[in-house]
Amino acid sequence: MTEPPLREPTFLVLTALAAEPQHGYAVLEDVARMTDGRVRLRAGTLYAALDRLRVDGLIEVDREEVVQSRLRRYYRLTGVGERRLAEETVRLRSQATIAERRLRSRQTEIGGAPA
Amino acid sequence: MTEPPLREPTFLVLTALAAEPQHGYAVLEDVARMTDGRVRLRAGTLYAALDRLRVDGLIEVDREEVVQSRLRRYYRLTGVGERRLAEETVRLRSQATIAERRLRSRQTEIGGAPA
DNA sequence: TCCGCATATACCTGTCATCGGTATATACTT
DNA sequence: AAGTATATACCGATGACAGGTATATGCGGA
Repeated sequence: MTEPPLREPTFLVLTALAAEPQHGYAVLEDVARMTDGRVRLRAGTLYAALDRLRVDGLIEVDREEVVQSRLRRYYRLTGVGERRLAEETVRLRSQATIAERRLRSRQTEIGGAPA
Repeated sequence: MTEPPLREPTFLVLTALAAEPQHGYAVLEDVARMTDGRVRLRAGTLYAALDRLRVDGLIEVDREEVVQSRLRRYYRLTGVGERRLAEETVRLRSQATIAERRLRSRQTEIGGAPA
């Protein structure tokens, strides 16, 4: 059996960690920036996703810092996580391509009745 | 509040109906073909998705046929469904682009330690 | 002839990621 | 003193999907 597809929040968390290690809260802001504010991760969603991705071996703890008495736990992609994200990216792109082709072919229909 | 993203099976059902109306079982086969056999929709998933999409106004019943004593219910995209699929396509593509850019920037890292 | 498979729709139960909210604690701002 | 930003963590409810079953017909193989 193949892995189920990553859902949007999880995909975006992985993407946030792709360039460089980040701590949880920074991921939260990064995802919001990446999506032009469209996706605002819930705290519950974020930390649950981080735990799950860590247990699944897609990310791992990079280091921990204490800034202004507050803990920052940095995560980084593992090799497995990097490959997984690359695969997902291919999947997204290919599905977008298929859908676009079909939507275009639709416009060419003769006598196409408006739905 | 914005609509939640379409999940993979639902997106693929919409895509299957984008070019031309199809009945449920044909969608099943079409999705399998589209994804090179990777996604095999469960009957429960398919018909639940068709019901949901119809209730939400993204698809509608095109016509019904009886072939070899078996009912075939054809569905087609509505205008709303067409727009929605086009939006989702843009989203998929942009997320794929962001992720790819980050994955590439990673390879350029100096002294990049293998994860 | 009987079994299994393809076709076709429909329902039901369980799982699990996500949503929305809350808790806890510190620091900065008004 | 109150509110906001930072930062992690837990909890209950929701809802899409997986997996399976039910129902019915037609076809091909053993």
